[in-house]
This record gives sequence, structure tokens and C-alpha cells, in this order.
Amino acid sequence: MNVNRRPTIKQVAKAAGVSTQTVSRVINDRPDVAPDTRERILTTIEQLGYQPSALARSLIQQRSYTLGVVTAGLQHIGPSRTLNGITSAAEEAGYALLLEELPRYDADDVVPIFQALLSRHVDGIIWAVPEVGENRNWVNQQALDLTVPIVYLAMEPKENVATAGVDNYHGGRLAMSHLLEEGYHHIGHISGPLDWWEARQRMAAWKAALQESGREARDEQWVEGNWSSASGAQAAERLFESYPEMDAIFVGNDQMALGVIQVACQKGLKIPGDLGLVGFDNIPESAFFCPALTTVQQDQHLVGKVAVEETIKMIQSGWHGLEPVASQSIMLKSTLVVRQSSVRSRKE
Amino acid sequence: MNVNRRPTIKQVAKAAGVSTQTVSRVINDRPDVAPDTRERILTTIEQLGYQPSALARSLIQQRSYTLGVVTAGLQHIGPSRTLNGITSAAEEAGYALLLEELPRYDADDVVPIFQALLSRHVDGIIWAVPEVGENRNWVNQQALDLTVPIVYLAMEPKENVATAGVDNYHGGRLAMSHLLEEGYHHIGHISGPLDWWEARQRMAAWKAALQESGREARDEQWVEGNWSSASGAQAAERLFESYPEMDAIFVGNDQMALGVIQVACQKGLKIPGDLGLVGFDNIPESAFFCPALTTVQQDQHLVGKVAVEETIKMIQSGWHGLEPVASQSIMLKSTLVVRQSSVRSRKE
DNA sequence: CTGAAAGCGCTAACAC
DNA sequence: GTGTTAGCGCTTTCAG
Repeated sequence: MNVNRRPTIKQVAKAAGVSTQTVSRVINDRPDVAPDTRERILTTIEQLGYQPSALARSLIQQRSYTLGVVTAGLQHIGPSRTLNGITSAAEEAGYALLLEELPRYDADDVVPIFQALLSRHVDGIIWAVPEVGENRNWVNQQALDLTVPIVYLAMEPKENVATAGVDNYHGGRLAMSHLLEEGYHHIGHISGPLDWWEARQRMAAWKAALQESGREARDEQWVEGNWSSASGAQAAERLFESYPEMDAIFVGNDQMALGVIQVACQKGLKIPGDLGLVGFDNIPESAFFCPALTTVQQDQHLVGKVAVEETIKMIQSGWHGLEPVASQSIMLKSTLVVRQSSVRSRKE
Repeated sequence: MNVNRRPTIKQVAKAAGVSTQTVSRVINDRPDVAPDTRERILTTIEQLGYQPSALARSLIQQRSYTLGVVTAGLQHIGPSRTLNGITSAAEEAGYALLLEELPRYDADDVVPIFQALLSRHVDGIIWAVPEVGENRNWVNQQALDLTVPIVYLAMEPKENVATAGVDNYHGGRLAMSHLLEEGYHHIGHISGPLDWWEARQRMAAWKAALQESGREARDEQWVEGNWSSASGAQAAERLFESYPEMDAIFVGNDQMALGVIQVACQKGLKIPGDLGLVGFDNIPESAFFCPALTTVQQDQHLVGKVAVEETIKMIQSGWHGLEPVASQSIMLKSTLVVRQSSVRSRKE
């Protein structure tokens, strides 16, 4: 009996004694309505608590004002900061967000994800899953045959694909320049898992910086971690053995750096005196590590915002999946936040 | 010209030489279709890459298999862990997620949020914003006149309202019992912002535990923080002055505890020898603080999962916003993770 | 300025 | 087994 359902445009029209068209005009702010008619309809809408159905609109307009967001690893701070940027930018632009989270970073069966999103008529997709292993193989495969624009985050720039992200290589160079300037000579590296593109970029920066300064980057000088503090601690143990001259470490993220600090503590090593340390990400806690951690700051929030803007731009330009994208590859720069863990020089 | 659009059921029907109805039967796995007809249609669907429109389905079935999720503070780990639980449970149950994030915890203009969600015909709503200040005043107000079930997270259980969350009071009691058992006598408290319900619960546990053990809980013995490490450090400074006998602190969350550790370090206080410390939340880093932090673990992920299950249960029971809810108030228990920061006794 | 008719993509209810 | 008709709630023609 339709007991408690939201009122429809028909009911409003009936109550106001007009046709549904006229109501439609009013709710869409169209000019061609007599002032008093408009007034009457507005009142009726108010009384009935009428709200147009975005669903019905999407269907007929072939435009949903909804963006699909695919993410992974939300329990970690990086992805959720990006999502945070996405939500606020989407809200501002008047878009709703349909969220999908992959169970694993390296999930490669992406077809059902796209189907879920497309069957709900999203106008565009933001792929906010970091590039890990083979999880980008399907990009550019015609098989997918996407009919809506898509922007990828945190992946290697590619032909005909819109991407946005932070320049991890640049960030790594910042970290390394700083350590070298501070007079550290034997700089080790603890990398993230190397199937991550971002981890490889950070490591490449380490290597390049050493080589350009006439140093070597041998295998005993670095260890691969898995982003966790525990892995950072382990890696540190191994580095202390394999690379005894080491006087500084550029660590792939702040959590692993925390593990290093713990080990250094236990060994009685002074940071920054005996060991310089630079992390990556600038998690809120890093300012309160003992000692406070120098780290590379990435504006993940901004990445999310930029991604939304790009996507909407592509939507508005009427891209249809036919012609190649005027492919933007947006790379944001990171900045270095210098704290105690890397400053040996008495500057004050 | 309809150049690059997803094929419709009509096109499939035409190509397969049947009516749309028959195609509908096939894609809905209905029995009444001749095997060879079904086969033919399936092939056509494959060839055309046809995908039914969830939008059109939602419209006619008055059921969208979509849940609205309202969150806030995604840049923090707590909310995003909950969201993580929500996504995985929703995925499992075959529901899509429409995500809204409030710009502030205490945003009180919730009407547009509900409108955005309801206009997209969500079947239910999960309000994953913690209860802060007056941000729950509108609950139970008939004005909202919700037509779909809604489950609230992290709020004080209330009549006729479905809620889910972790029992913060219980968690606080765990922390306090442990400290008392470890022989700490003068236990201070650093609370979260007291307009947060969760902060008040944790503090109430501190107070009750002291009183039940015959101690006082005077104003000099606690300070209000704002969840940040910086505020924790400040609060610790003040406590050391106002409550010099203090030999332990129950801190409202792990980040603030980190601030306390920093200050204690600088003052040369030994943890746990001179000062016992228990935090709350069990953020991944806390195991690597120096010393490793004893803390109360909350399964935020599970909260998200439970919320989804509750919401779907309500949806399936055909709740329509008329009768009061068979109001479930689900309270999960937390557990204590004992690490070095609170263990004075030599047990090994 | 306003309304009638058609239809977005799909399914419910009924016919045959 | 299969097709027809109607309609979900809205907007887009096009008439008046």
C-alpha cells in the first residue's frame, strides 16, 4: 500500500494541481514557470518532504554524478588519507562516491569490480590502489573496454593513461641530499617490498644519489622490508652486520624507521650521532619518535583531490572511451621535514 | 548516435531473437527458459559484453543493494579501520557502498547527507561517525523521518536505536585493573576530548577503578588532551607538576601515550620503573614504542562488520521506519595487550 | 507559461 | 516456455 515511501514527483504534481513537467521545471530551477505556480509547488514540496530521486535522474540523463573509487589497504594510513582527499573534493564538486575495496593489493581479478561500478552507472573511476606486482597488467588492455574515464593513482606514468601521484623518486632524492649534506658517508637503505612501484622509486633515488656522489650502492648496503615496524627492526639488524661502516639509513617509510630506532636503542647507538635516519610519509607519530624523525612528507590528501578533479575534467570533456586520453600524468612533489634524527651539526 | 554505450537488454533480446522478458529471466537465473534458448541468450550476452543495469533494477525493485556509509576523520586510523571492516562485510553480502564523509566530527547539519543518500535509494545507512558533542541530538527526532534502517557506531546506547561499538568503559577497566595489579598506586589519567563519548567512557573507568579500590580521583590527577601526541606531551608535563606522587598513567589513546613517553624520556624517567603506562587503541606502532606500550585493543574492523550485518538484518526484516526498532545495542569487548610499559614485576 | 506523450533499462503480472 | 503490457520516477521533446 505504499505506506511509508518517499513521495514521487507525481504526488507533488497532483497535490499542487499541476503536471509533473512543471514540478520538474521547478526542482531544476528552470525559468519558464509562473512565479505563483512556482511558489505553490515549492510549498507543496516542502509539506510533502519531497526529494527528487537521483536514481531516476541518472537513468534518463545517462549521468549519475557518481564516481567509483577503488582502494585497498584502508587499514593503513596512506590509502585512507588519499580517500579522505577524494571524499572532500567529490563532495565539493557535487559528486557521490561508490566505494570498492580490494581484499589484497595485488588482486588481479578486477573485472567484477568494474562491473559492479559500471552497472551502477558511475561517470568515472578513480583507481586508488597502489601499483604492486602485476596488478596493472590489465591497464590498456582493450578487453576491459571501459566506457568511462579512469584515473590511476600511485602508478608508473604510462601512455594514454591518466595518472596522479607523488613523485617518490624526487622525495627519495630529497632525503638523500639531506643526509649527504649532513655529512653522512655510509648510507644504507631499507626498502619497502620491491613489487611496489613506490618502493622501487624510493630505492632508485637512494642508488642514484650514492652513485652521483661517487659512492657505491652494493647489495650489503640495503635490505628489503615489508613496510611494517617489525620488518624495519629485522632489516636494521641485518644491515648492522652486513654494513658495519654504516652511519645513516634512508628508510622506505616511517613505520620501518620506528623499528630501526628500537633496534638502535637496544644496541646503544645514538641517533643522530652514531646513526642518521630519514623516513618517508610523515605519519603523525613520527614527530614524537625518540628522536623525532626526519621524513619525506607526501600530501596524500592532495593526491585524492587532484584525482577527483582530473576525473571530472575528463567526464566533462565528454570522453567516451574511444579516442586515447589527452593523458595527464600528474606528479606532485614531496617535501622534506627535518627533525632531530638526521641533524648532527650543532646549528644553534 | 549511441556510439559507445553499454548494450541494453533490448539489444540483447533483438540480437538473440527473443523478448526482453526472456533475457531478463536468463540473467536472473529463473527456471522457466528452454535450455537452448538460454544457451543462445547467454552467448549473445557474452558477445555483446552485456551487463544488466543495477540502476534500472533498483528503480523497479525498490531495492538498490546499496548501503550508505557516513564517516568522519578518515585521516585517522580508527575510522578507516572501521571502514575497512564495513567494505569487506558489504562486499561479502553483495552490497555496494555509497560513502559520505563529514568535514568535521561535530557537524550537525546532517540533513543534506541523508538526502544525498536517500535520493540514491540506499537500502540502509551506517552512521560511522563517533558521538561527539551535540552531534547526536537529531537522532530520534521525527523530523528526519527516515525510511530506511540505520545503525549507529560508537555512540551511547539509546532507546529504539540500533547501535554497535566497542565497550570503552570495559576496556578502561581492563587497563586499570592491570595497573593496580602491577602495584601502581598513584595512577593519573590523560583523557581524550571530553565531548567525545568514548573519551568519557574511558575516563569513567579510570575514576571508578580508583574509587572501588579505595582511592581518590581528584582533579589534579587528570588532564584532558585532544588525542594528539602533542597534547599527550603537554598533559604529561602538567600532571608531573600537579600530581608529583604519580607512578602510572592510563592514557586515552596510544598517540597521546607516545607524547608521554617523549616527555618521560626527556625527564629521565624510566618506564615502567618510575612510571607505568597503558594506552588505548593498539595502533600498529605502539608495539615499537620505547618501551613497547601496553594498550587496550579494539577490534574496529569487527565493529564495521557487525554494523553491516545488523543493517542488512534490519533491511531484510522489512523495517520501514514505522514501528520502533527491535533495537539491538551491540557492545564488543576489548582486550588488553600487555607489553613492557606497564610491567614492573620481573616475571622471568 | 504549461501539459501530453515517449522513453531511460529493467522487471512484475499476466496472458498465451 | 515465451511474449505483452505496464510502470519504477524522472526528463525530454514537442504541442499548445
